[in-house]
Amino acid sequence: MENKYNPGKIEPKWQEYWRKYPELFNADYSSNKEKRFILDMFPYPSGTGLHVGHVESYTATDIYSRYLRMKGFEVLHPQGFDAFGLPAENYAIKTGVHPKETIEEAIKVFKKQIDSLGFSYDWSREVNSSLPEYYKWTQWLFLLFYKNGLAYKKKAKVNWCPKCQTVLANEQAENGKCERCESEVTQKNLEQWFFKITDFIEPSFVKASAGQGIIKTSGLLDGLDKVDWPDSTKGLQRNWIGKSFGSEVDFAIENSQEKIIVYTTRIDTLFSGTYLLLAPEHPLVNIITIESQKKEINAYLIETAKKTEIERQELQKEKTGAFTGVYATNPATGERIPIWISDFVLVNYGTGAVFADAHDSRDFELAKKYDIPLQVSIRPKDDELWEKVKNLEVCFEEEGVLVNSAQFNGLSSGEARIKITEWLETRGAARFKVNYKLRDWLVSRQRYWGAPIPIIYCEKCGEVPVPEADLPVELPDDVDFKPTGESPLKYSKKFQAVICPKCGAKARRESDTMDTFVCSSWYYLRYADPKNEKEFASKELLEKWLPVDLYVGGAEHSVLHLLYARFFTKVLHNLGYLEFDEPFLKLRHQGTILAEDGTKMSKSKGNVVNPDDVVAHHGADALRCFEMFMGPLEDMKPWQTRGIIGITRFFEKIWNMQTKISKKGSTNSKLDNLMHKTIKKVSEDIESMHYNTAISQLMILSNALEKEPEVSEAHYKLYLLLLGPFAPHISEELWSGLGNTESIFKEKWPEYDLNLIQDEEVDLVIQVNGKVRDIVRVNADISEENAKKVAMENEKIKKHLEGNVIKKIIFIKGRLINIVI
RNA sequence: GCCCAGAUGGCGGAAUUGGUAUACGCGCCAGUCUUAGGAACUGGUUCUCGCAAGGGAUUGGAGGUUCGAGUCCUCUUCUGGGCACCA
Repeated sequence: MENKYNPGKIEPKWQEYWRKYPELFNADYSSNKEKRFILDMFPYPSGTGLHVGHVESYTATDIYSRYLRMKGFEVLHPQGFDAFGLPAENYAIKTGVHPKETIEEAIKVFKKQIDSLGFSYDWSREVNSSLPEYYKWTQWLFLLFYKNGLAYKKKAKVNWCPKCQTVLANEQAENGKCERCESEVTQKNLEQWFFKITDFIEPSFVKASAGQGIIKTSGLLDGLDKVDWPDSTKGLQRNWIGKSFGSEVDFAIENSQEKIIVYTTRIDTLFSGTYLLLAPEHPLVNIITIESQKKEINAYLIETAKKTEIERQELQKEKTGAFTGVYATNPATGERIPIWISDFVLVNYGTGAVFADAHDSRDFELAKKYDIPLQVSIRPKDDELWEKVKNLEVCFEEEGVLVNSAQFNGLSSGEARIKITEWLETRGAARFKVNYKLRDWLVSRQRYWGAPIPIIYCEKCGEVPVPEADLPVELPDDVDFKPTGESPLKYSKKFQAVICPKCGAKARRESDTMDTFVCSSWYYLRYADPKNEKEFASKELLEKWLPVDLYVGGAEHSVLHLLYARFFTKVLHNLGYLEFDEPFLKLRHQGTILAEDGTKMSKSKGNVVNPDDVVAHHGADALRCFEMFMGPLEDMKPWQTRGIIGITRFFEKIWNMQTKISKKGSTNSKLDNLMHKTIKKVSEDIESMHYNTAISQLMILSNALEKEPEVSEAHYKLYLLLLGPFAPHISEELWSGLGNTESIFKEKWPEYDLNLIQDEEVDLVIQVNGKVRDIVRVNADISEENAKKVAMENEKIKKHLEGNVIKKIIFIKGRLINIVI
């Protein structure tokens, strides 16, 4: 036994021990214990290694996993690597080093770092999304989607990053800038692959094979109701899906068979609809525009096409438009209204057409600019405001009471929306309509370092899926990484030497690869059966381990990864591969750890805390506990280098206590009481992941034990068991120091004794008019009568009561008595 | 503009159903030991008036409900995150 606490010495020793006995933490299929699947978001193995944020979430799941194992659960706690993606490829472009090598190197570093922190992963199940044995199944899933009509190709205007030379999903083109390199995103018309995620927004009902009834799969929206996720994350997903309830209205075009269909959530303003607006890309624009206006419209279209997405979306930008020279009929008023085009109308939302009126600030502004007539039909409550609205001085966008709306005058906006839609519905000119912002997921990328899309193009047979037996379609190594705007795979001779699986003629392969989000949409399933060569995972093992009971990772994945993973699960449920339709039952995010000055950690600012340094100076146990002690897991919190010393002092106290252990030790009911209260508090706090208060409770107990001349071995053992999940190294060391020959993590989690946590005496608060005037030590089950007596006889209280009449006395058993005067 | 989260000492943060606000830790102050300490230990530490006993104030702000509010209700300010010309 060492004299001084020395993490640098004991930690490697126990890490070695855990490596030697992997069965301590590996999930055992044959076990008949109840399972728990505790999952971390698998990291992208970046060259910069692990950062303190990784440590935060991995510690959180590690504590939980160790606790659950001690509680008697069979815990699946795996880890892997999200290894495809742009950084390694960009590095290859710069240096010529193959991404495979870069990633291999980075994974080595990651694993070493993870090991040095004492995380109890089941490494026998490690996955790496860039290995053929993994992406074979990514490709297989692509084909499964394809065969079920859920993967399709279409020419689409797509976000294009000129620097990365690739297509970006809408989600990756944030504010018109490339998520990765921040270059401005431009638009390109290209043939692209999509996944039909929009089919899964609402619940679906499909016939199970062989007439086994109907499978119901919850949708991306309603499925959120049954999972334990942060409200903020659910909100983000709902927001992203963007469901709205409205109406579709048909506007007949003058001298034409065509009609313009408009989507609106404000059909209550229809009677003030004095003109129509089409998106510049609307298919009818070229068809209907009259000859004399063609020049003007074309000029406008060219101008619009030149604009990038950001320019178009810039807020507060002056509205512009052009007149087609054509008129339509407002179905409510029968009035003849002009059809304009404007670039603030989005072609891919609703129907790409809106009716414009005085109750929308954009329409209002445009009409003022081009002298298009306006009309009002909604009256606000405020008379003064109404004067201004009526005179078209201001634009009133809120709800109100209908005016100038024929038989609907006097109705509220809400009532009118129903009545007007119903009225027009009988005439076939309108219908209720639900609309979503979510669009299908663009999954193809013109890049090398991803899973190749397993499709072959044949002159004769067209699009042919690669036969399952030929999977995986492996990435070739004879490629030049330089981006050309097309996938590097296009120029690989090896890769393109292919014949059509149907007719045997010379054919070419699809050269695009898949978005890395595809790979990460199903990896959690693979952990159930990571070495399976015949299936992505066997049904039996999926049923054994899935769904994930606890998922922890960054909030930055609240929309993309989590939505896509849910979509995959729903597809696989629909097709009968999975029993469940939500993959992650409970989700928590770790909050960002900020630099000491409260700003974001960043390489350029040089304020990044490297976990390796902290481990070298203070030890892994100290880093783990410190990060957990800093505050609630999900909160954003600043790093405080000074604070770590508190944890070290805490460990030293426990360490030095060894010399005070005796078989008997100081035993008194007070210590027992605190011991068992701590067992209760720590257990509950781990379950709710309030690790900061669990550690604080452990400190309270160690402070109390330390004050005793002797510490009983029984108490010390209990203490180490409670500390184990948080600080596994020191706990193992001290546990073995007691003569134990087996790991502390084979022990059972302590149970508290209900009798021992009952207090015999309590502090009774005596209040006068709600103000604390004294606190007295009394028997815990003191009666109201006795409490009154104690209060009334108290000198301090008497002083406050002097000369007053007591109106009322409130007594809360075991807590307080309040005298009201 | 919309959605979500939050605001408590010098700092990070505690506080079952409304019931002792400031637990625990850092820092700071004093003391012990020491050649020394940015080490260790002991004690103190919300603010304020007071030598003290004791009093008063206090959970972003303003109201309200209640015997009693950090906690519940209404309004409001600010901060962080997300979405956004979405009809």
